[in-house]
Amino acid sequence: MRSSFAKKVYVLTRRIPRGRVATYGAISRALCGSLRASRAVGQALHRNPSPFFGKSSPSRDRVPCHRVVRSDGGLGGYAGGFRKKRELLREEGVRIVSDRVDLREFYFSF
DNA sequence: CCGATGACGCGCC
DNA sequence: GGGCGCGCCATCG
Repeated sequence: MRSSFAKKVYVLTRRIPRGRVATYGAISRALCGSLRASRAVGQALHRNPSPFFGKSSPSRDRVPCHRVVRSDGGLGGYAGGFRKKRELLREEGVRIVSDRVDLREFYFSF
C-alpha cells in the first residue's frame, strides 16, 4: 500500500505542465519545507505505480515523472531508462544540451 | 527494530 | 566543469 508521502509526491508531480520540469528538491521543499527529503522523493517516483510511458494506465492517472529532474539540470533517473526520459522530454519541447536541461528556461515552480 | 537502499543535493577539491 | 564524499529520509527486507 502506498504511503501518504508517496501519494503527495504524485499529486505534485502531476501539476507539472507538459514541456516544463521541476526538481526532486522542489517537491521535497513543497512537502516538508526543505531539501532533506529529495532522495525519498526520488524513491517514491521510482516506485511510481502509473508510469507515463506505456498505456497500462488511463492517461488521467499517469504520473509524468519524466518531468522531474535534478537541481543541476541533469535528467536524473528513470524506471523506463535514461534514453526514454530524454526522448519524452524532447517530444514535449524541452531542449536538452549535453544531457542537461536549462532550468532557467523550463523550470516550473510550484 | 534495524541495517540497507537509492530516480538527491551540496560542499569541496 | 567533473568527480567524490557525506548527510538526509521514507521505505524495504
